[in-house]
Amino acid sequence: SFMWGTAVAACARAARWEEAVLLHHEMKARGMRPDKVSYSAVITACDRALKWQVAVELLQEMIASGIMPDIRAYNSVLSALARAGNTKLALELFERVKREGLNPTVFTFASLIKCFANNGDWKQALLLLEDMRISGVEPNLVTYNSCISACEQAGRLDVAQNLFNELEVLKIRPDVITYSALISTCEKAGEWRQALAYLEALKASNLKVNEVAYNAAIAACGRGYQWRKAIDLLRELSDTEGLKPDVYSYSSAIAACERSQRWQDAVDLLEEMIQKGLIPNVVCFSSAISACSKAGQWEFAMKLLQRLRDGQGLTPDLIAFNACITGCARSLQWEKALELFDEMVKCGISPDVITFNSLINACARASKVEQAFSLLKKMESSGITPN
RNA sequence: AACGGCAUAUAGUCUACAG
Repeated sequence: SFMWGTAVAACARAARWEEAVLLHHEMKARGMRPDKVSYSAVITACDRALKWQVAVELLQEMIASGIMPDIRAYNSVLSALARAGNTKLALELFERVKREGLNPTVFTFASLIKCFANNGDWKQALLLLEDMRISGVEPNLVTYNSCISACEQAGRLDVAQNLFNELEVLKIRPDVITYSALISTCEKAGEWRQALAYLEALKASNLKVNEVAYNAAIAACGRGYQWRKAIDLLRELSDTEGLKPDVYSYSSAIAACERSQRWQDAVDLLEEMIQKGLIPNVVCFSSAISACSKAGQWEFAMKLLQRLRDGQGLTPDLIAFNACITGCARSLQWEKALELFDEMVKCGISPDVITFNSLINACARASKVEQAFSLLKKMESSGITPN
């Protein structure tokens, strides 16, 4: 049983959740009783694969088979819920942990903080930081990194910087994750200069810079309309020993060009990444589509959409369609926009409020008042509330 | 007391109005 549990853990580590679950079931079929460690391991495998429902089921199964989950088993489930964005259930489970008289650990709090971070709720994250001190759990670097990350969505760089300063007071050394989280917070705050300053500080430290930090900085430049700096960083990343640009680097750089109305540069970067042997994903394509759309290059946008349809393992998603519809709208191609709408529905993609806004805009720009109103009706009958 | 299980960072889409 111990051996099987170890095998389950190995599957979890290798990100093979199906095999972990299979092993778990075979174990039971052979009359073995997975212990709490084995259960935690298989739950962790589900966590990595975003299978929170399975994780919750396994916890229930564990209880049903007479094994009392320990705090680490709960932590595994909480992590799965946090990763999947199920804050409500996570909080319920946290209440249960306390009712059971189990002591939450620093791991427990990290998952809960991540839940609030997902929702951009930095205030709740900071309250948890306070709660953990009160309950005698010492915050660590992961706790602080999670809290800094919770400041990102709201762009509360001030709060993030206070947390960073607290680390120094506590004599906790920041790591590359701390810096990346700060850089991303700068991005959302529109502070690209500060983002670059943090990247420089990271490079000057004895920490190892990685792609994530660079990518976050590229995105920060992009949001600040610094497309040239974004591309410079991409080049610098290429030239850095041991690092190489990945799909995130390129998608961020393409998006930077898009924001700065540099559609040709965006498309060039898309081609460049292919030449370098990277496989652009739907995000790279839709960023490039959006770049063309904004520049009135609707035909080019349509061509890129076509490549997305033809590409190996690629299919246009909601955002790709929306971006292309917007391009048609701007170029007064309202009929093409409506065709794209029909196509996406046929593909089983549910249009959202942005889809309808773009379509209505397409009709509006082309003075197709009737069609615009009929879309508004269609929107409401599809259960989408006009904003 | 030890052993197999737990947490943190990066990218894409719309409109009007105001500035």
